[in-house]
Amino acid sequence: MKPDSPFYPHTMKALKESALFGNLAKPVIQDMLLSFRMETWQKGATIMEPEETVRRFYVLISGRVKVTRTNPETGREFILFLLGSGDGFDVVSLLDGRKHNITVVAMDDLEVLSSPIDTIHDWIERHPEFNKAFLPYLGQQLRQISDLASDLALHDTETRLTKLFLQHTTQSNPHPRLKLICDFSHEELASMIGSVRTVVNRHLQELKKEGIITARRGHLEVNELHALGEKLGEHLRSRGKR
Amino acid sequence: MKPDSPFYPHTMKALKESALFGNLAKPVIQDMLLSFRMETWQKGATIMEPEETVRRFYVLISGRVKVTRTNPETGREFILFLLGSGDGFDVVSLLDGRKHNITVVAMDDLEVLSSPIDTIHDWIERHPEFNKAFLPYLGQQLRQISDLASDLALHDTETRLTKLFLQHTTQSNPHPRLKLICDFSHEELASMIGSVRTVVNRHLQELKKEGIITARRGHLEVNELHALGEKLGEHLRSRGKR
DNA sequence: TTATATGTGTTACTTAAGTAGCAGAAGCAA
DNA sequence: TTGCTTCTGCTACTTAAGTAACACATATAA
Repeated sequence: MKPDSPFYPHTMKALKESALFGNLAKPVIQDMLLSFRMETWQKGATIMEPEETVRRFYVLISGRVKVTRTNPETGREFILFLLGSGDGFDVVSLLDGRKHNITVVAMDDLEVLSSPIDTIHDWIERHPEFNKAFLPYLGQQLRQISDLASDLALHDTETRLTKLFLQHTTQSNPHPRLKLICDFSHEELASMIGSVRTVVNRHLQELKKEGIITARRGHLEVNELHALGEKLGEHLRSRGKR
Repeated sequence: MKPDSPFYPHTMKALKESALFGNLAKPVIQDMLLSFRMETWQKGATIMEPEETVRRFYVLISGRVKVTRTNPETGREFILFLLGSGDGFDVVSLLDGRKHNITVVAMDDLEVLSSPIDTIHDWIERHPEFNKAFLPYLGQQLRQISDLASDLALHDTETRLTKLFLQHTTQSNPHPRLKLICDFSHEELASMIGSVRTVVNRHLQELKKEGIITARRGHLEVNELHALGEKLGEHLRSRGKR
C-alpha cells in the first residue's frame, strides 16, 4: 500500500491506535505498509482456511473476525479467538511456520492488510524494536487461551457464560457497555463457551428473569454488572458446598 | 552460576540440547548462566505460586514440572502445561509482566536455573538472536494450548484420553514408548484431560480389555499404537452418525 | 406484499460425566 | 513384620448438559 492510497490516513490511524504497531515510529510503519496490500471482505466470508495459514499474514484494520475450529463429526464450532482492529492472524503459524488447523471468518464487513508470511519475517528481522510490543502481545494471547482452557476444564456452562459477559463489559455511565459480543446470537455465544444454543438459551432466560441482562434478537445488554459478579461468586460458593 | 561450578558441564549440555538455547553461541550462554543460580527441589514441592510469577524466571535442567490451575471450590486440578528439560516458566508473566494465576509443582526431583525477571529482560534485550528460537517456541506453546482448549470444547473424555496417549507415544522398536506421562496416576491423567479419576479409570478398563494398553500401579504402556489411532477415528465416526 | 431464512423460546427425553462410598492391592516407612 | 498412605477397581446413584423437535418471531430478499 502506497502513501497516496485513499485508505492510507485511515489505516495509519488504526495502526497507531493498536497494541502491536502503536509505538512504532511512522517511517517504520510506512516501510511496513509498502509490503502490505489492502483487502476488503464481506461479513460471513471465510478469510482463512488451514492451508492459507502458512502463506499470508493479515492485520485487521476494521471489523471483527472469529478464529474457529470445528468438530467435523458433530458440526459443532468453537471460537478460539475473537479479533478486532489492530490484531493480526494467524499468529501461531507466523511464529512456528507450520500449518495451523483453524478457520478465520469475518463477523462484519472488513478491511484487512495482507502480506506474504516471508515478507513479514524479513520485516520483523529488520525491525527488532517490533518485539517490544510483539512479545507482550503474545503473552496476552497465551494468557487468554490458557484462561479459556482452564475455564472449560474447571467450570460449568453457567459460570463460563457469566464470565464471558463480565469479560466483555466495561463500566460506563449511565449503563455498562457490552463490547465486541453485544450483537451475538445464542449460537455464537455457545461457540465461545464451548457449549450449544439450547444450554445458552436456558441460562439467558434465567439472567433475564433476574433483570441482570436485557436481550432481544441480536442485541444483548448488561444491566447489572455488579449482580453479574455476585452471581459468579454465589454460584461458585454453592457448588463448593456440595 | 560460574564456570567452575560442579553443575556447569551438565547444565551446559542440557541447554545445548534445548529448543530455546540450543542454537546460541557458547559465550552467550555463559553470559546468561552468570546471572542464573542453580536450585534443586524435591518431588512434590511447589516451586511457584501466582505471586512468584512476576519475580523470578526458571529454566528446567532436569526433571518434570506441571503448570496447574485449581478450582478452589471443588478442589479439582487442571494441568495447563507439562514441562521438561530446557523449558522455562512462567513464560506468560515474563512476556507481559503481569501476575499469572498458576501453580508450578515438581513431578520429580529437580534441577532448575533461576533468575530475577528483570535480569532476563535485560539479557533478552542484549541478545536479540535469542528471539530466533524464542518466537517459534512461543508459537508451539500457543498451538498446544489452543489444541487443548478446542479438545475440551469439542470432544468427549474418551477421545481426549486417547489423544493424550497418542500425543505422548513415539513409535520405537520393539515396542511403542509412552513419554513423559508413563508413570502418571489416574488422578494425574484426569487433570490433564480436564476430567476426574473415576471417568479415566472407566476408559482405561476398556482400553486394557482390548489389549491396547497395559497398566499397573504407576506404570502405563501402549501396546498397539495403531489401534489407538483407529480407536480415535472409529469413535469420532460413530459419534458423527448419531 | 410474499416468501425465505435465521434466530428464539420451549418441551420432553437421553446420556455422558460426575459424586459418593467402599474394599482391596501396592508401595513405603518404622 | 506392622501400620499407614496412596493408588486402583467397582458399584450405585445424580445431574448438568446435550439431542430432537416444534411453534413462532424477526429480519431480509424477491
